Amino acid sequence: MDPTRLRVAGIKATFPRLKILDVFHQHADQHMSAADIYRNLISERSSIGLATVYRVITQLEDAGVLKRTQLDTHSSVYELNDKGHHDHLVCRHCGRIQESSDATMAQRVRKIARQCGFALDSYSLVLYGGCGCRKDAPAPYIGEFE
Amino acid sequence: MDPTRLRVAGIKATFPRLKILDVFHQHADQHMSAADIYRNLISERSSIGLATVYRVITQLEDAGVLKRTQLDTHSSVYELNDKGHHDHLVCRHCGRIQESSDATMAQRVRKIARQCGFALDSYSLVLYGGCGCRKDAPAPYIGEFE
DNA sequence: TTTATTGCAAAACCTTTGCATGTAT
DNA sequence: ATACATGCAAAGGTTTTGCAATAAA
Repeated sequence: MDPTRLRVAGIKATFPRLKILDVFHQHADQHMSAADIYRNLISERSSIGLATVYRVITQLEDAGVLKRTQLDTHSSVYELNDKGHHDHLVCRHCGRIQESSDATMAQRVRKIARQCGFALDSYSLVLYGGCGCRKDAPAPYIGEFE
Repeated sequence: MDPTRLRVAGIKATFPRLKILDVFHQHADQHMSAADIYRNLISERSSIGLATVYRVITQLEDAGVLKRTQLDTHSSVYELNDKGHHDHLVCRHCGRIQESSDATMAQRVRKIARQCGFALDSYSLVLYGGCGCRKDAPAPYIGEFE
């Protein structure tokens, strides 16, 4: 793994940091919690403490390398911050996470902020529902949203 | 407080439940965490355990009386579920929460769900930034979002 | 009376922190 | 050599749960 990104971030290129970045690149399509990352490291026989995982992902987030999102009430998930803003669709049945980029949406959000006299810094849009994983899926909620 | 809503929800009209509903009606403009509700009860000399607060708000959420939202990483906040869907604008400086209803936004969200083959159940849109509380506020982030 | 509900304390989680040890520069 | 990172264990904060006591129907 390239230590340059870490030097740019102003932090030392240590083994745990390189290994954790590695895990993110190996699972570039996934959203991982601290525990997920920790499990991955364990399964590669890299003995890195959970506390270090937390410290490193926080530093990488501060450095702009990772992006943190809270998709459920339990824990935050992290992903590489190299794709620009995108929204998340979370399946209530299988937990799968889809992503969506929508320029019109982003514009609309900026407009709302403007109308409310709000200096927009960032935003989070999460859709909850069913991704089609279940044949016997209950009919989508018919009401306010469909 | 009217016990009818509780009977409709299929749960007994007990003192803790009525008192907690009362707190929500007394602070209808606020978003409260379990700890906030608990503090309110304490200050009224209602001795209701924190565990009961958690149990009751979960039941009231299941019954559709309350709405749960996660606006920050620390804890969930609850509000009366009597206003239809709305988005939240959270000030990073003072913590104030503004609300916004935007029909176009809601439509756009439905469209995204449709395009992704997703059976939309609900969604959460949270804007983070500055509400104008600070004279010395740092300039809004100039980048992807402004 | 019968069943649901409460309170308390303990546990379960996720996340952060203090401190002695170890490592990158 | 020096400052920064790590590991471990302990603590912090939020939320859930087991169980005996209590209150609603």
